[in-house]
Amino acid sequence: MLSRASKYAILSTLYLAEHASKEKKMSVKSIANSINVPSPFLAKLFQQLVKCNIISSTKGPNGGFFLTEDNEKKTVIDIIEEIDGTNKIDDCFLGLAKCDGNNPCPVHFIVEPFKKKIFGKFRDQTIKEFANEVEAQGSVLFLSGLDKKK
Amino acid sequence: MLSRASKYAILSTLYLAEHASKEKKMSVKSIANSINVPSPFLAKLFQQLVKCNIISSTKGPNGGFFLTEDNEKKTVIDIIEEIDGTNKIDDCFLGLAKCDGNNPCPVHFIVEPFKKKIFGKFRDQTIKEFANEVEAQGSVLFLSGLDKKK
DNA sequence: TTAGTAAAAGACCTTTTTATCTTTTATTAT
DNA sequence: ATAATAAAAGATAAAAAGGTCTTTTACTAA
Repeated sequence: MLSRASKYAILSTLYLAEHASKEKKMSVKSIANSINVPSPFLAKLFQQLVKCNIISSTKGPNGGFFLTEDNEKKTVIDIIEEIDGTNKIDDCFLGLAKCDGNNPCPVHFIVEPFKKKIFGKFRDQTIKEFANEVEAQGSVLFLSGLDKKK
Repeated sequence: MLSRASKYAILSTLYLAEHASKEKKMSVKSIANSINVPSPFLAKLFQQLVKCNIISSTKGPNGGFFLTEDNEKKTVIDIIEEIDGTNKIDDCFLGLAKCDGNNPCPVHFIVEPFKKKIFGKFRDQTIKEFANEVEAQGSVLFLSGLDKKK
């Protein structure tokens, strides 16, 4: 549904929103270590996110990544569409090219309400709002020992 | 969430349950054509499904694939676990290695009820029951838009 | 018993995804 | 200025997923 790349991107952008600021920029390495993501891979993802104005960066000493107020207004869907090139959440769960209420796959009516919910959250909530909620709820952003096999 | 391989396997097994029988076995090619799946790839998947007794086959003229009564009692979860090597539906939506009510990822409480529902259906309903429902509801099993339906 | 059929087996190929490494460029503190 | 720092850029590599092809084996009907 989501690529590993977009999962990394979502988690690390939320992490930035929570922990970084214009005054306290963060390096790829420190973020990669914090959420347990391969740092050269994350560096590549961040390059892409900077280019499309989802996150910001400056080079040199005290440089690093952070979010501007503009960045904070982006959404998780923006991240997914940038990294995966499309919104795969919307694809049919069983792979049908054309799956809808009139032409439903065998699980369409189970999957549809879920998609509406998660899609709504990812589209209607800004990164900042999402990050605030994450903090308030004590949600976890660390992959920890993510299964690197499989 | 599901690999393409397991999607193919699920759809074609349901298709077999609906259209094949001990008296009317079906070839890989006819099934592959019907549901729009690459036939050499489906052949490989079917080999695997035969080996683990989810579907059955005989060689030679009038040979092909079909389901025994034993096969009909298998579940979609059996297919997924055989083809994907694990049940990826149960993985955390954002990739956390350990994601549960105490250690929730940012979307855990949205994803969890959906997983319960779809997992329940895939585990508690036999292939035969599922196929009957598919038939009754007129659900679609064809990957492409081309309606090959009756 | 033989010709034709269809699956089994296994080798092989391609593309995509994930991940790493090296060099260059921009920034800043001294 | 210069040395240190950290991201940008780009080349490369490893692994997984998806897909194809050829040969062998089993079965059946004429």
